[in-house]
Amino acid sequence: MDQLPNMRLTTQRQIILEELAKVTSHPTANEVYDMVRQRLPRIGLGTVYRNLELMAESGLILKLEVGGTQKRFDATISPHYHIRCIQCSKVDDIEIPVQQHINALAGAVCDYLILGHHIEFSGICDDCAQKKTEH
Amino acid sequence: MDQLPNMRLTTQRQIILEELAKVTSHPTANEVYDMVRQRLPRIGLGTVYRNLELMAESGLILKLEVGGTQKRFDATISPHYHIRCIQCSKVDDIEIPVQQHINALAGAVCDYLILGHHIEFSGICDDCAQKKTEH
DNA sequence: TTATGTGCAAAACATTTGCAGGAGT
DNA sequence: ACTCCTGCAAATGTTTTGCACATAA
Repeated sequence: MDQLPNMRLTTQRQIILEELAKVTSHPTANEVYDMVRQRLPRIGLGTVYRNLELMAESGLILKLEVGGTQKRFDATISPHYHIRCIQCSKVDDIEIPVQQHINALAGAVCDYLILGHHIEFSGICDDCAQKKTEH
Repeated sequence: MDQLPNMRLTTQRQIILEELAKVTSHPTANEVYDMVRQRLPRIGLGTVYRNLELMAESGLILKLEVGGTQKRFDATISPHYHIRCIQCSKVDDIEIPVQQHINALAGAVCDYLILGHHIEFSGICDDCAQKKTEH
């Protein structure tokens, strides 16, 4: 719940954050590892996992628990939803301003204390749709 | 996309489906395995996974790709959303009739072919909220 | 100086798969 | 009979963890 605990500023953390900020995709931990390794060849995969987890906890980045087998990470922390292509598994952002509204609707029909929600759309991206038409 | 392919009716499949239909929780594959094993002690975990996957593909049951480390399964296939307690990880159903509306909004702002969506709420369930107050 | 972080390798999980024998149709 | 299915165990893929050394504060 606190912002930045006693977290030291290490080269590894700086570079992980920089590399994540460079891309608009939503890379998996392993993809971040590959990106970072180009600048820090000796970094360990465990370090990448540990730091992505810490940064997500402290709210510096977003950890997306979308479908599929791997978690994904996102340097954009403004509230938004995601859409995943069922063909190529790519994940894109999508913005529709209905958060408040949906939380209110949910609060009305169940006895949980609602903290938030996430919408994951599934569909077929432009690229994959074209490939289908091509053949 | 087809309903039931050339799927044989085996004891294992029958019992997996029966046990899943008995509960309103959203058990993980391993929890289904435990339930089924009480009636079929020699069933293999692989068989449970294979069949849950097949049934989900053919639309007999729902496979929930909610957050957390394990997938969950649900015998209720009518469209509904889910809410997960951040304390105890329990998953409940939640029904708010906004599917069409949300798909339309999303379709308007992105160039995917929208196939559907799922909303996962997070919150604190009644039980956990009470435990907090108790102490 | 000392608590925290790192690299490395092993462990822990969840899930999938290969295969030889078994069961539904 | 002829597939398809199962149990078992091993393999795979992702994430976590233990530990000795390194490094930011």
